[in-house]
Amino acid sequence: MSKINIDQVARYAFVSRSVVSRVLNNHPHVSDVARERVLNVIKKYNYQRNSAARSLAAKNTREIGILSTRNPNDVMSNGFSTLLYLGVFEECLAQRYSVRQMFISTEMKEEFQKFILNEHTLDGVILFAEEVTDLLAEELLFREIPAVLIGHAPGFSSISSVDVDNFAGSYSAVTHLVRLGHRNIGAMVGSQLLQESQDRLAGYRKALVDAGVPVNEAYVSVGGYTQKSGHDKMLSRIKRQPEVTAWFCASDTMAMGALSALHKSGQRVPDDVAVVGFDDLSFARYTIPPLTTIRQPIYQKGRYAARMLIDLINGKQTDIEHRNLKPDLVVRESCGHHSGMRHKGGHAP
Amino acid sequence: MSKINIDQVARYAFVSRSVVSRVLNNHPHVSDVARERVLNVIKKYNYQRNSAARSLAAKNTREIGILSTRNPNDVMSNGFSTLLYLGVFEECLAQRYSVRQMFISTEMKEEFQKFILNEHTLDGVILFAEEVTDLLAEELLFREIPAVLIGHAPGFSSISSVDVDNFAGSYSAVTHLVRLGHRNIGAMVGSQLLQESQDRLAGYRKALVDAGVPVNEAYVSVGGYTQKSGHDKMLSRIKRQPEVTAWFCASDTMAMGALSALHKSGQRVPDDVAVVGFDDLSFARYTIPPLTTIRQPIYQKGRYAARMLIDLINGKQTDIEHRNLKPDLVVRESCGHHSGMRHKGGHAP
DNA sequence: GGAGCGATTGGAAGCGGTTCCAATCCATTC
DNA sequence: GAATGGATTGGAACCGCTTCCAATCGCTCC
Repeated sequence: MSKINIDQVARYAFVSRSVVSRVLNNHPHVSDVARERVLNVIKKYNYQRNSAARSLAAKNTREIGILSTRNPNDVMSNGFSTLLYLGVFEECLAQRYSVRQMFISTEMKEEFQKFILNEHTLDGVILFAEEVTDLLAEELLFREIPAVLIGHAPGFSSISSVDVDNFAGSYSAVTHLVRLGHRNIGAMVGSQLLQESQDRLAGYRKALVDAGVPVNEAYVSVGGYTQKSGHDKMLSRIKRQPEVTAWFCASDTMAMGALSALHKSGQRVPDDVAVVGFDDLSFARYTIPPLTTIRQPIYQKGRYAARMLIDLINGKQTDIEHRNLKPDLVVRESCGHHSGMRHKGGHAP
Repeated sequence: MSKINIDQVARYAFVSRSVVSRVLNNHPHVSDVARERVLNVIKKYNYQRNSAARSLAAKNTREIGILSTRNPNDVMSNGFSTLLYLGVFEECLAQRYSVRQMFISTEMKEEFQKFILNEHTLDGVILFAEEVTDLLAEELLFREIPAVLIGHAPGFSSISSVDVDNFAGSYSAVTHLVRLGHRNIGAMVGSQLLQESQDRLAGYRKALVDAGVPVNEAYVSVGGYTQKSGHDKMLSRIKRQPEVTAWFCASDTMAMGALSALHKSGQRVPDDVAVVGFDDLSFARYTIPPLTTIRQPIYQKGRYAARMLIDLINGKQTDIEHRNLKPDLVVRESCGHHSGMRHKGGHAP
């Protein structure tokens, strides 16, 4: 049961190597009888074609890369990326592509480029996390390697992307808080270098404006998408801005950290302070109290990104697309259900 | 700046293709002057060798696969796997290997095997999650594809593995509880089909026995490593076994779910009930209260697994090894600090 | 029955490397 | 000065598959 190659298959099936190749690739011009003979031999001997040879001759690898940041504190510290990978993987599996996984960081640019992009050829690449985009989009464009971004990147509108509608998400989160009667609403967002964070902040502002609530820039806190950041920021805000009765956190991880800090400070959620998150990660149901949040279709994001990329590779899609997936508000308990006006004090000085 | 191949390099450097290949692969028998000329041409034209051709001729791909379960509720729902992948990736990067990522599940075995193992050739595979091992170890053994397991698998002691010392971890967790004065200590563990879960349970039992505390099998609850499982199990236990004053949870995710259930039921942690987790995932600092847990070196696990695999591939290591990494007890607040005997009642009936 | 034609088939030339082997160098050694 | 032998070099086969092209086959149609 040792390995057998295309020539052997051809011989056993009494046809030429060309015919075997044609049935392997579903090409036309193969008679039914020949096809059947070949298929039988393939099954009988468990023939598996050598992918290196295939790639070499066909000049493509049927393999895409997914690149994310190696910063363990950021995207990685929660279940987000794995679910995204799963989406990418399953779309690729369906289309018979495979996925190479890579992490990069600012420090290793040189090493990375050399190895990842040079040595190994990929048919296309999915860029996950904006810092990754900034690092590599240019290079990919230059080498004409098809790419798709997860999340929109301001500087690279010429590359197709998939994202959740961040603006709409935060808009509805904040609107929810306003409807609950909150007026002094804080925002805890990610780095404003990221388009995503800008959009989430913009949604927050717009929701307030539309509701006739004045926007107080002092209520906006910028940090990272981590529990630690959410925790630390909240701790410092509680004392300085006790009049804030609700916080919009731009990620569930931040929200979780915030919850922890609030608890330490003796603030009850949602009675004293309401908290809303973003993402609906799997733990959001089990925070104390369960987190009201914005659900984004993470798996779908991955799946769709892979589909776009493969279409790009095959020339099925040529024009660039910036797809926005719809987020949903998931109401649990961290914002409570009370309504009517609610003031613990005026705006911050 | 278009792509250039080995022949062109040879021509521009006034040497033969063989010489170029030798410098590329650091083979001996190349004069310094020839080497330098080749290196210069390579740099000047930014030559990058075609990996498909290399693989075809050299009969290896310098690519390994990492296989995990596609069950989104299990291993995936936390940051565990991403950190593990990072470890694998970075070791591979250092050794100039690349990593293909795959998910499988029981349902897709057929499809999977066909595509993953047949079409694409991998130099080796890392199996992550025991259900994956059960599904594929046999096949990999049969095909003589080098493999390394993350976690020990009872049925496959002939395959090298890396794991944390689960027994020692839970032993120290439970010992910690005992020292704190607890006598009625419950355990919430994963499926006993998994060696890992068996070991964690065994550590729990041994710690009790060694401390002279009778083991009550009624206090052992078996579930999955998820927040949901921890939550649901705890909810049902609280009423039935109110005399239990401390719970050993075999994962932080379970512990988080348990915390949530305890809170809902009005139990205070650690005052009424102590909880200890396992893993020390990044969120463990931010649960309410912060979780006392067993830290395991996840990144190192990945890193070490990759190293073992590559050594196996290159024949540097031939004998199988079952490596146990050391876990550490991380004391935070979920177990409190009280001491002395503590009984809220006798053992369960 | 033979010309004409589309469907099938087989042959052969790559794809871009690795590696074995024979040939060539060049410095020693006798 | 020629023989010796190790270091270097180039030639060529080969890895297994795709694909172009020419040859063949089997019909239909006049």
